[in-house]
Amino acid sequence: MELELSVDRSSPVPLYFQLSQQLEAAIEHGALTPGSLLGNEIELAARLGLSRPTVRQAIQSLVDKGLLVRRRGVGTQVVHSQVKRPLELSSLYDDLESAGQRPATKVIVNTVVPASAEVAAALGVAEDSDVHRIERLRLAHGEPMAYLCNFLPPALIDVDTAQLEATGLYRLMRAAGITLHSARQTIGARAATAAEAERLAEEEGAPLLTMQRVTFDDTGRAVEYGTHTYRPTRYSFEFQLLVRP
Amino acid sequence: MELELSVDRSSPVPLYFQLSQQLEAAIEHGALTPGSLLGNEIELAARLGLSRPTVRQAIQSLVDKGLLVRRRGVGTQVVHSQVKRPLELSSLYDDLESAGQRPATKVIVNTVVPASAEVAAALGVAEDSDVHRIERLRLAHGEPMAYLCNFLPPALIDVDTAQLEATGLYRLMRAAGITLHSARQTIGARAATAAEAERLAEEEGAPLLTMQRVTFDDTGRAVEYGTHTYRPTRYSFEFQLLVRP
DNA sequence: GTAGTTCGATTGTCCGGACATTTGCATTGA
DNA sequence: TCAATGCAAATGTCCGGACAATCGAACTAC
Repeated sequence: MELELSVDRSSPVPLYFQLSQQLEAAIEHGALTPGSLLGNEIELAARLGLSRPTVRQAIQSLVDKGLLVRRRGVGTQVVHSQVKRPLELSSLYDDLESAGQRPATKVIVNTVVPASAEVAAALGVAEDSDVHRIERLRLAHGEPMAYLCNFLPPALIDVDTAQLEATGLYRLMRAAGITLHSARQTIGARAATAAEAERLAEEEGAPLLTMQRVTFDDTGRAVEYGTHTYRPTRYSFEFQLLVRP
Repeated sequence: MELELSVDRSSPVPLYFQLSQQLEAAIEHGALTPGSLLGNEIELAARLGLSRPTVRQAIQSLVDKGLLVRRRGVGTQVVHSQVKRPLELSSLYDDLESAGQRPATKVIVNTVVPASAEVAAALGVAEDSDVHRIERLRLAHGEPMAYLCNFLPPALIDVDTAQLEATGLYRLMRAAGITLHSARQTIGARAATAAEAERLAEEEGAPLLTMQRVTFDDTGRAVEYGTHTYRPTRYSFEFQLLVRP
């Protein structure tokens, strides 16, 4: 096969990252076929003029992504399966947009309210302290798809209605310099109340998919609490899991 | 704080793993408080008689788990939040058991059938070729909780009804030498049919939580396809997500 | 022919060092 | 007082080497 790889030492991009990106592209592109061996690390390092630790670091990052599998005494193989991408902390807006669904958002509520006990507990703030409350209807192809209710701690970001309608909440937070770190999610189902059915153009009692999420930044601070309801005929959660070795 | 750490060089357990386990235990136990600095890597290495790469490998594994955060020029901090554990490729049986729910399984169907088009596509086998079909009712505290319908490729493992009732499917597969690698999951909701309602002691039309999953081993081979329905009043999916840096 | 053994190949672990980059703080200057 | 500069501290990247553990296949012995 003789895959052509090269690194640019004058680039500020780390060498291991350059290599891992080229390998990932080769896998995506099909130049590295599933099941094929990657060639041993020593030889690969010599060919590229890199040290073995650097090459290992590149390979390891792809193993973590689930694209490669290492076998001691055998070599490193490309995983062959319809593996796409592990679950990411993604926003519904981005998901829809990358799926070509042309999302639209209608902001229903954008105000400041005192925190209820539930919200206060989730965000780690005092009860009755001020929090932002945002309610949005998310549409795809003009059809209602989900009703999103979010709470944000005060003084975190400017929640501008126009911006909220043009993009997703996560993108706004990232743009405000917040580095998202982790989130705790709960996915369930229940029957729609009359009010919920009205908002989503469903019948009362129709099954709804629900998701609650608390998102934390890298200091451990809760930056968002959300309660979402989805129309199960229009939306489902789909993701990839990796086994921790 | 002066955390006491030590490694046993005569142990076959890798040094970096010994260290990461001790650090994780210290975090879990509270000896390392959230937000506290971990002390610089150089000094830590010197104190333990290890090299810096080894210490870094230990720390990195905890960063990957979401327990620590590194900041260049600052140090390594313990994440303070109710972070428990990222989503794992776990079995419902194990989940229930570790939650102290005393799971029980009733095998309804355990037979070999020709693969339908849907099953054949999911498992990557020829249509109408033989596959195992397993249907189980999963109970907790004597109450029905989920109805599990699984398909396995032929000649993969012995599917013994008695074993299926005593443990989970994943545990059986692991015991048969299969190394699980990844899975593709879809979670949705829909109204219960009359037959489904009967099996789960629900009303017809009641909302059900559904999950479909295809599991792959490390060679990329599909080893299981499952279609599960859960009672949303009894069960919901709860998990932790990490942002990929 | 079959089972057990040896051996080469490959990844896993670990070391010690070097320099670059980023951050936060103290110092300095206007 | 406030902003710019410089410095120390810490992690990020990279090197070259050494030995151990494991797998698969060829080989040998029965």
